[in-house]
Amino acid sequence: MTLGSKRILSYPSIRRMPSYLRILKDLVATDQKAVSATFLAKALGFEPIVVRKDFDPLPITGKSGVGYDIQELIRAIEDHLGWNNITDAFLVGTGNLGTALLGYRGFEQYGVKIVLAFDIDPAKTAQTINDVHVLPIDELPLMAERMKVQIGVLAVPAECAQAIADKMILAGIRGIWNFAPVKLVVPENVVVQNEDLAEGLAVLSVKLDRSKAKAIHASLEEVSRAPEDVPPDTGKVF
Amino acid sequence: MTLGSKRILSYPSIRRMPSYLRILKDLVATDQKAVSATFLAKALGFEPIVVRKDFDPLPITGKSGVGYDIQELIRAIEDHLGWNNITDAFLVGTGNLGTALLGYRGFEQYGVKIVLAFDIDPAKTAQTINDVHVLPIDELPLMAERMKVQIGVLAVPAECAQAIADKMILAGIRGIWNFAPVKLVVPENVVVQNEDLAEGLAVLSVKLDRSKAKAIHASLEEVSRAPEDVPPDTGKVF
DNA sequence: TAAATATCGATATACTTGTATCGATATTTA
DNA sequence: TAAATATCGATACAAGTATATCGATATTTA
Repeated sequence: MTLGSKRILSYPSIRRMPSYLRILKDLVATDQKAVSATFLAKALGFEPIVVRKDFDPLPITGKSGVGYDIQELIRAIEDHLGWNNITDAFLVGTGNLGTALLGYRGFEQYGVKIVLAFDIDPAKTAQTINDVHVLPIDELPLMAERMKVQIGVLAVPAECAQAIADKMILAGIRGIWNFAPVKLVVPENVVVQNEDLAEGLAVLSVKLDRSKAKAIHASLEEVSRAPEDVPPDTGKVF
Repeated sequence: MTLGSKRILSYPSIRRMPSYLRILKDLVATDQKAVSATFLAKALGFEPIVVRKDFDPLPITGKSGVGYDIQELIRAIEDHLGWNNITDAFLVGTGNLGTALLGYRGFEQYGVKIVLAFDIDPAKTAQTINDVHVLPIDELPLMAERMKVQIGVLAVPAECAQAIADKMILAGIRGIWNFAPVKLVVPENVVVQNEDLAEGLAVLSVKLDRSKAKAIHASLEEVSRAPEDVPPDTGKVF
C-alpha cells in the first residue's frame, strides 16, 4: 500500500476540516498560492504532522519545500465533505436555540442552508426569523417531500424530540442534527448527529479542576524546595 | 494494580457523563435504588461495557447482579466534574448565540450559572435577558474581580474574540468557553474549551454521504444477484 | 433448595488516533 | 554553484479507546 494508506478520513480529521477551510479561505484573499502544514498547524494549535496526516487521504499532494496549493486544498476538502453543492435543510423549534441557529450566518459556507423553519406554537408561526419563514409543524411532511429536503435540524425540548424526529423521517429526511439531549431511535438508513452543549461544559469543568490542581502542586513544590536551594538548572549558566 | 487501573477519566468518558447524569436524575423520581450498566447503555445507545469502564475510575463500586446505587453514582459523577457547587460565570456577547445561551436553563444543573452578561454595543446594555443583566464590556474587569468569577463564556464575533479573551484573563478568569471560531492564544494557566458548530455539521455531512453510498452499494448488490437467486439465508428456514 | 438469569470487575485483545523519525525534494541564501 | 533551510511523504512506534471474554456474585424463578 503506497499512496495514502488510508483513503478515509477519521472522525477527528473530519472535525478539523472546518478549521482548515476557514483559514484557507482567508488566505485566498492573499496573493499566496501555497500553504504549508507548518503554517496551518501554527495557526490552529495543532502539530504539523497532524495536518499532513489529515490531508493524506485527500486526492491531493503537497510539494516538498513548498506546501499545498490553496485552491486545490479547499476544493478537495469541500468535495470530501460534500460542501460544494448547498443542501437545503429544515429547522424545527424556534426557541432560543433555534433562533440562534437561524441567525448563524455561515452555515451556507458549510454547504447547508436552512430554507424553512417549523414550530408547534401557533404564536411563533407565520412570522419570519432572519429571512426564514416559520410554518406550523403539520406542514413539514408536505414541504419536505416537495422540496426533497434531506437534513433536519432539531432544536426542540427533549420531550417532543422523538416525535418530531419520527415526523421528519416519515417525510423523507435522512440526516438529523439533534440539539435535544435525547437519544433518538431511528431506522438504520437515517443518520443522527447529536450536539450536546453539556459535553463541552463537562470537559471545561474537568480541565479547569485539573489546571487548578496542577497549579497547587507546582506551588507546593516551589515551597518544598527551600528558598536557599538552587533550582536544578540543566546545565544552563546565567 | 487491582482496583480501578485508571483513576482518571478519559475525555470521551467525561463527555458521556452528562448523559448519564440526566438519566440518573430522571430515575431518582422512580422508586428504584440501583441501576445497571446494561440499562444505561440501552437508554443511551452505548455498549454496557463502555458504561462500566466509564464508572471504573470513580470511587464507587457496583454490585454483581444488581447494578450501581443511583444516588451514589450521581454524587460520584458530580463530584468528579465539580458540579456539586455552582460556579459563577460571565457571558460576553449578547447576539443570537449569546442570548440562546442565556436562555439555556439547565446550565445550573451542570454547576455553572451565568450571573452577568456583557456587550460592546451600548444598545444592548442596561437591559435584562432572561433575568441576567447586560453591562458594558468595560465593567467586566471590576465585576470579575469583585465576584471572583473564574469562567467566561465567549459568544462574540471572531474578530474581537481574542481581545475579549485578553480582557477576561486580565480580570482573573481561568476558564474560557469559546464559541468563536478562533484559536485563542492564552497563558498556560488558562484553559479554553472550543465549541464549534461546524465540526458537528462536518460529521453529519460525511455520515450522510457515507450512508447514501452504503445504500447505493446495497441496492446494486440487490440488483446484481438476480431476482431468481434465493438470498443465502444462514440456515434459517421459513 | 436448586437452576437459570443478570450483573459486575478483571484481564486480554483489537482498533483508532496521535507522535516521532528520516530520507527525498524544493527553495532560499551565501 | 554550494550550503542551509523548509517541507512533504513514508514508515514505525506509542498512547488512547473500544470491544471481547470469563469467573464470581447476587437475584429471580421453578
